[in-house]
Amino acid sequence: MNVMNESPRRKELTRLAAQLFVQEGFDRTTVRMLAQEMGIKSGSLFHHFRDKQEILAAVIEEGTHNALAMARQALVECGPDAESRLRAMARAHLETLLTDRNAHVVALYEWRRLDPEARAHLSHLRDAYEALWEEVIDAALAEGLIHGDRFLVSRFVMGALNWTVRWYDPRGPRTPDDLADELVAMITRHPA
Amino acid sequence: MNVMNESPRRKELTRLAAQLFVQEGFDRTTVRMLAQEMGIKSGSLFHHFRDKQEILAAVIEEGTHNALAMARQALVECGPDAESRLRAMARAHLETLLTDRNAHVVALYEWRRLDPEARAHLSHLRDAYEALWEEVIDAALAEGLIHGDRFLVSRFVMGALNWTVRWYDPRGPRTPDDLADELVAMITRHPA
DNA sequence: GGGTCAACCAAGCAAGCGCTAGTGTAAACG
DNA sequence: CGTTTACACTAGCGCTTGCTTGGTTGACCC
Repeated sequence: MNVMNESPRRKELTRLAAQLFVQEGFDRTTVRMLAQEMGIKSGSLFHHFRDKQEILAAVIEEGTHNALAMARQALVECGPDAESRLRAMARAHLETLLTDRNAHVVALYEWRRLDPEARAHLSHLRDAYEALWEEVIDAALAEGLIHGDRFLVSRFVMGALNWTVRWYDPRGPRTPDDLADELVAMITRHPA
Repeated sequence: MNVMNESPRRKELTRLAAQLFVQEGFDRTTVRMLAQEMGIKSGSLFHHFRDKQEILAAVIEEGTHNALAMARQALVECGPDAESRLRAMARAHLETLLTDRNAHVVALYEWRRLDPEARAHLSHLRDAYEALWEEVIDAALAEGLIHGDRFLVSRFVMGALNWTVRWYDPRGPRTPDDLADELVAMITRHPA
């Protein structure tokens, strides 16, 4: 059994698992369904993962890790002003929601199914991601671009963004960047 | 077996079920757990509900029904201007999230576990609720209180509000009305 | 060319699942 | 009074669940 997501085989299995978890939900996805989707028998699954819980943790870790990486990259590449940074974060967030959609849906819906140890480990990743947001929002507040309670504003923004997985259809006319721009426009000062 | 949620006994059982569904999730809540929480044996449960699915439907119906009623009431009592109506809707929404918290968490997380018939029935209730929101947001757009794409704005607002169940702690310093006011302030035109 | 090792399979166990069948009982009804 | 009704019980059926065990295969290694 492998320790991390290093093995390419395991990475592929994780991707397949994410898809099934989205379709059926974690509890309703049986190890036999997972194995069939992966083209192996159910027993062989436990060569790659210690138990079913570990598959869930692997899925969520993969998604959160990518989101963090993309957000950091976006912050490096964007302009220095608060509005550029805010927009960059929103765009990066929505873009991961597209490319790693399955993993993120699982993270949002099945977080509570994680056992305490896995949750503790993954909480750090998530906290690091949310810290980026708070930093950007603090800067926007300081610059007067937005105003209000920093705690509430960041929670509202995260809510609006995460909720998109429920209704956003990438085949529709709107691009992720459209959504990001609209959200930023909604919460920033609107010059009459 | 009863047909609707008329029986007070059934209403009480539904309330208990909601609590367990939140704690454990629908799939992990067994009929034996439900029965124990209700003080009866597992077999007796099926005198009140046809099957486990019907319990889920009852929980969600109860919560959505109350939310719709509270929103309508709030719109009747509030002022006629767009800002008052927007604030009233936000307050009503957050207040139900408090009083019927369990039912709403279940509705948000376990919606996909509903079988197609129940989902179709409950979709009507939810659509009616969301229609109230779109109406209020349309008015706010027309009045120039907020601006942007009506579809996106309403989705963003719903996201921000529904996300509160993940982080809001009613024992903290903030009241639901505080949250509502802050949200309205965030998205309305900000006079410099 | 024997040893190592990741990857897989066949078979099945123990536990738990939703739900049913049949019965008992006390209150309500005509 | 006899009948009905609501509510609960006991007992268990048939099935699925996550996971284990013991063994096989083929590629690579010194």
